[in-house]
Amino acid sequence: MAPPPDQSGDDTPRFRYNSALAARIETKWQDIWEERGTFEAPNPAGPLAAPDEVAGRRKLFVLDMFPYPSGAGLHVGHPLGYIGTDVYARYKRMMGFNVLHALGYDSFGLPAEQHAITTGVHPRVNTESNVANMRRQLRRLGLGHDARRSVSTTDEPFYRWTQWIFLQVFNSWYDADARRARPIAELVVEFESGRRPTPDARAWSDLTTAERNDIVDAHRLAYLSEAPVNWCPGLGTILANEEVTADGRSDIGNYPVFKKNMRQWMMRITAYADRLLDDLDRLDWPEPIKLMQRNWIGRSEGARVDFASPAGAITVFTTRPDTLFGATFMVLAPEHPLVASLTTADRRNAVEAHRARAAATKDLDRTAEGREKTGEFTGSYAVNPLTGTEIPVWIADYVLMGYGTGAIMAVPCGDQRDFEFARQFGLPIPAIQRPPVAWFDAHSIPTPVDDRVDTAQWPGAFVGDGVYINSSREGLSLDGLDSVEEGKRVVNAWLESHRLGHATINYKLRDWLFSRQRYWGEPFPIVYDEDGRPVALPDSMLPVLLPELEDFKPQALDPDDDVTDPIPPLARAAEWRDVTLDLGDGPRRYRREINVMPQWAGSCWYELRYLDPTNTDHFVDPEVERYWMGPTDGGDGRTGHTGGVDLYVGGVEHAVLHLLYARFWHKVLFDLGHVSSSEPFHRLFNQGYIQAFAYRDPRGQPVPAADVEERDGDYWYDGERVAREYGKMGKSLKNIVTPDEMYDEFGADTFRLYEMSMGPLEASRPWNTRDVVGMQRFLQRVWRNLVDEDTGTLRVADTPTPEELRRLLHRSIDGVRNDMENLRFNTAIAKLIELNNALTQEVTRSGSTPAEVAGSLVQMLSPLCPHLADELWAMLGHSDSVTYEPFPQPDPSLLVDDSIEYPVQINGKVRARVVVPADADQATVQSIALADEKVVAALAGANPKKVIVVVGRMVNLVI
RNA sequence: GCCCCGGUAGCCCAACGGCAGAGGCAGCGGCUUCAAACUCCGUACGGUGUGGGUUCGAAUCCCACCCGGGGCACCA
Repeated sequence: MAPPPDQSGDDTPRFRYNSALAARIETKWQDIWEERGTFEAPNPAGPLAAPDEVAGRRKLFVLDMFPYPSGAGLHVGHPLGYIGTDVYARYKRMMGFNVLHALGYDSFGLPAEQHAITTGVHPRVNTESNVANMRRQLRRLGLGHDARRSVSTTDEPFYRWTQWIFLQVFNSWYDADARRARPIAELVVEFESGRRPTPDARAWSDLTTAERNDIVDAHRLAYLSEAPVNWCPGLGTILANEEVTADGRSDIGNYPVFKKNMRQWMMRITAYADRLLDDLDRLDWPEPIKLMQRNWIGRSEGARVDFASPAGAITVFTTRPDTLFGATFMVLAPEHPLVASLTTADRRNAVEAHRARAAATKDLDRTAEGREKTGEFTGSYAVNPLTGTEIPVWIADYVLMGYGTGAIMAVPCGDQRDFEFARQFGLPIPAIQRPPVAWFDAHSIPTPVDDRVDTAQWPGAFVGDGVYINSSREGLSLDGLDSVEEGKRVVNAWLESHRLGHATINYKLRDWLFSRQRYWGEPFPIVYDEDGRPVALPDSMLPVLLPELEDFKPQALDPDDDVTDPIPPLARAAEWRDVTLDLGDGPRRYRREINVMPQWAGSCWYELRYLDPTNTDHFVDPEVERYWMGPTDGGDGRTGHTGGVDLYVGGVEHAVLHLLYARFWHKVLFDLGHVSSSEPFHRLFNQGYIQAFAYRDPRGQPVPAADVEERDGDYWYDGERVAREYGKMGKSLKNIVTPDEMYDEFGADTFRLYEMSMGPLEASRPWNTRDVVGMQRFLQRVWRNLVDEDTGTLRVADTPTPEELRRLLHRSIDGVRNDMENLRFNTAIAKLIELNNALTQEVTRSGSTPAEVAGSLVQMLSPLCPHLADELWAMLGHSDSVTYEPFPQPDPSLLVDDSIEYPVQINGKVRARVVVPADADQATVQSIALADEKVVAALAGANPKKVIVVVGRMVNLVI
């Protein structure tokens, strides 16, 4: 490394705050913090207990979304949220909080495995080197993390507990009456005692062991299911619905995905649908995220109704049972199991053709614009239970097998899709509601004079409140009612009393597919006995370690091969797979589960492990959990405060999956009494993204963004004009800027400050390397105000602060505190710059910085640029880090001025300014304003019609 | 198609319904220099996407539309 500054011809002052000095200061303090364990947060109990340090401090748990340790390393966009949480956490430490802030790694996952497949290097080796690199990059950023708590999901002591939680889920069932999960043993007790009837009402003691096991297994929150799954030969694995894009391809890699029936682990998240929905109201989350979760859960209230048909009852789900009188045909999904028996001989060819077509175009053309309704008549008729009339049964691909019952009653006058279908195939569209006059007016249709409403002129279905017509039968009439709510109630009651249907709630949310045909994931703590029944391993046999493999490939398959069945890599570890174990009834042969858990598993509970990372007796000590995450109102978490992380920061891309799965697991743990919080993340904040410009040459090839020049509004590279676009940073766009480059060029403090100053944390913004220098100049000016650039000695004097500067200082303290509390770091930085600019005037005038200003400025800067602040703090004579110094407090008496300048508006335009004593009342302000010569001139003798005086703000005269 | 979020100076962004400008970049002018770079000092050119409305007063509230970003997408 080259020796410091004094190169010939360079007359830069020796102690100028430049990148070289910043690097020395920063690495020095990073070492000191590490040595002293500055950011280690004490626990009230367990292995990290330090009760004395906990006492008397409020706690704060700040959390960043769990990163995947990518092999590509970080770019400048990645740390945005980490810097934000670090600034907030540091600020809160200075406010006296015991702050827990840590970062671990979500290190299982597909990329490491695919890397292993191509290189032959074990995923653990690759993963650990990626983690090491990411740790290095983040350490250089000066994040105040408690290093003791940095766990990785791939650590055996970590995934031991992931497996333990799986067993908790497996060994539980959902008691719908109690609205909570309970241990499976309690279910057995209920069956044994007869308190709960068995499905076929036989006595528990009359059932065979296998029958009992079947019943119990069918209640578990983790269960095996033979279900259509998304098989992706290109990845060699099946995927969750959420990992498949709308056009039927894999989220990762964009390979084709096929439906296949397989026996898979499922998690009964649907049991929690209502609680996941209801508890959103008690969370401090951005509304758009709550909305996305509500949409995903997709609760809709309606009814199930049975229609008699030659093939037996066809059950439909409808949200509009009140429109049952208008159901003039039925539509089944092409895959519906009754289609074959409903189809008559003469319709068979047409129906089969449609089914084949639907299967082939599945999910693909469904997104096409202007899609036309297609379908076929099955030849059979069902009976409308209200009208008793026979209505034709059709199949059509606009009805999805995966939602509701896969069959609908079609009410063409009241549902737009049914309307279009009826128009397409010439089916009748009788009206059962008379829309309001406004509806007819809006569509320029003459309003019918009586109940003879003719839908022939309607442009579409009518949805909403309208007077019911043609809706009566013996013992039931809606005619004359005009409320949908009322109509639903009446029909539901009738259906239930006639046993033809019942009110019900339907959800879009599906159970969670929990098996993956991969190597690099948590093995299930499950073995199968000789009957193929899953058996939970006891606690004492955890962890189930991943076996070593020579070859990590799931299976080399053609991405378009939808015939071959998936074979997970663990199937090849024969001596691992087939074991003899004593599970209580003597040594027996068992076969291990060869699927592994999905990557979501670890991130479903990692925040709990941060709390007590080294505990070998509990996944988290209950007292420790209660301390960091318990409901702040001291309640039970069921009502009032939910408990959970105090601040969770991450990108909006995890709005649904991660946040929903983690909430689900947390609620199971809550129900079983393992945690006191009923939600994992009480407050959620979505940070924006840092994006970047990219440039393409005339052939469409990206060119290195760093070498593009701007001239006269155009962009040039290598003598050629290039086109600019805006998007994510990425290798393929050649627009990556790394934190390492920023450390070298400016230093970590400048980099941190720039990221925080670019805009509010929640906003996305473009990266601009050339703008970074502004923050470096700011820190240079701060440094120069406190330190002599030539000698390196302090320029701080114990002199009184001039009154005006003092007032500004206290206004700044007040404003900065407020901004920090609200995560408004960009405006906090602006206030600090403003203060420092004023300080510069004072230093220019007097030659030194008043000690009061120096101290407060350094303290206020420290959350944002902690290295520089600690260096200056030490130079100011303190031996401890500034980390735990109390944040400056404003003197309230200095926040108010003696006099206020009022703008005087005439008809809303500012015409004059008057200076008025701050304590002047309304009348005084008014008389001073009216006496002002400019005002007198503007009024020209006229009397204002109205005078508005807002004390402390302004005066407005209306003439 | 539906639902969110956002449009303020050349750019990134501030502004409890009350003086449109806190801060940064770039630009321009100046100091310094043999000259330049760096540093430093100074400097606001726009009236808030468009059109209406409410109000004494609108960037801010309401309605419609336009543009950009994101989510959902035949969900019965």
